[in-house]
Amino acid sequence: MSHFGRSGPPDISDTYSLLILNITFRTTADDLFPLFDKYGKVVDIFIPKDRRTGDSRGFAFVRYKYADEAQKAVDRLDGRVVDGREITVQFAKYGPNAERIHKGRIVESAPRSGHRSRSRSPRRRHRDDHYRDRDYRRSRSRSHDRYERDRYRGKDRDSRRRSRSRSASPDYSKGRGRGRYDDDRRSVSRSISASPARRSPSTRKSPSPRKSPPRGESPDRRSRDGRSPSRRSVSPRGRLADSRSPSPQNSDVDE
DNA sequence: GTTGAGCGTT
Repeated sequence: MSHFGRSGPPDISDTYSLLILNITFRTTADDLFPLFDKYGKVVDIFIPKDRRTGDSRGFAFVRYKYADEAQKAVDRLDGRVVDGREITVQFAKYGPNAERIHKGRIVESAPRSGHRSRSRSPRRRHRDDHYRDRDYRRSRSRSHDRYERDRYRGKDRDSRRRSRSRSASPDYSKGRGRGRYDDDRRSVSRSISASPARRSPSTRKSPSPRKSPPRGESPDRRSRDGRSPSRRSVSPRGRLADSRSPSPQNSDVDE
């Protein structure tokens, strides 16, 4: 019983999952098993590993048979130094429905309320850029993410209506999907030459003393991607000619 | 060989 996570998820309906964070990348289930097993009956331990390298991701899941034991382990092992690192033990949620699986079964992070301020150093959230490998897993499709996205779609509908004249364009590719590579590439070529503060819409201070007009242009629309069909955001090329006027002659006639 | 917020395998 040393190799955990080899037979897939056992009967989680009768087990309590604990999430172990802040563990070293070298800590394995075998190292946590004796530690957690001492406080209760550990049913299974699973440590997500990289599919390519197989290295630990830095956190593990410990399944207990009883909640009282799990709670005890959380209270006793939370903040424990393992392998020179302070680990963080807390109840884990199995997916977005974790809190719905069984009220009082998996979800149980209540008795610890107001006492979770251990040593969570607010370190920089930014990580090395060259380490995009880890980003892929962080970007995991979050089930509940769909919710927000759905709402976005609703708003998008409005946007789409206006730009419906020129849809299905390569521009669509941009906007979502985290243009990391694109950004990086542009950054390198423009990081020095480009002005530091010029792309941010927030820095857009009013050049005139008069206040911004409440109507006329919605800031949110410009904030979305900064591309307005009615503005000169479009490429200098006569691309609007193909959709606006079939005649190349009227390219100049804009508005 | 590095890293350090977070939530997982059949």
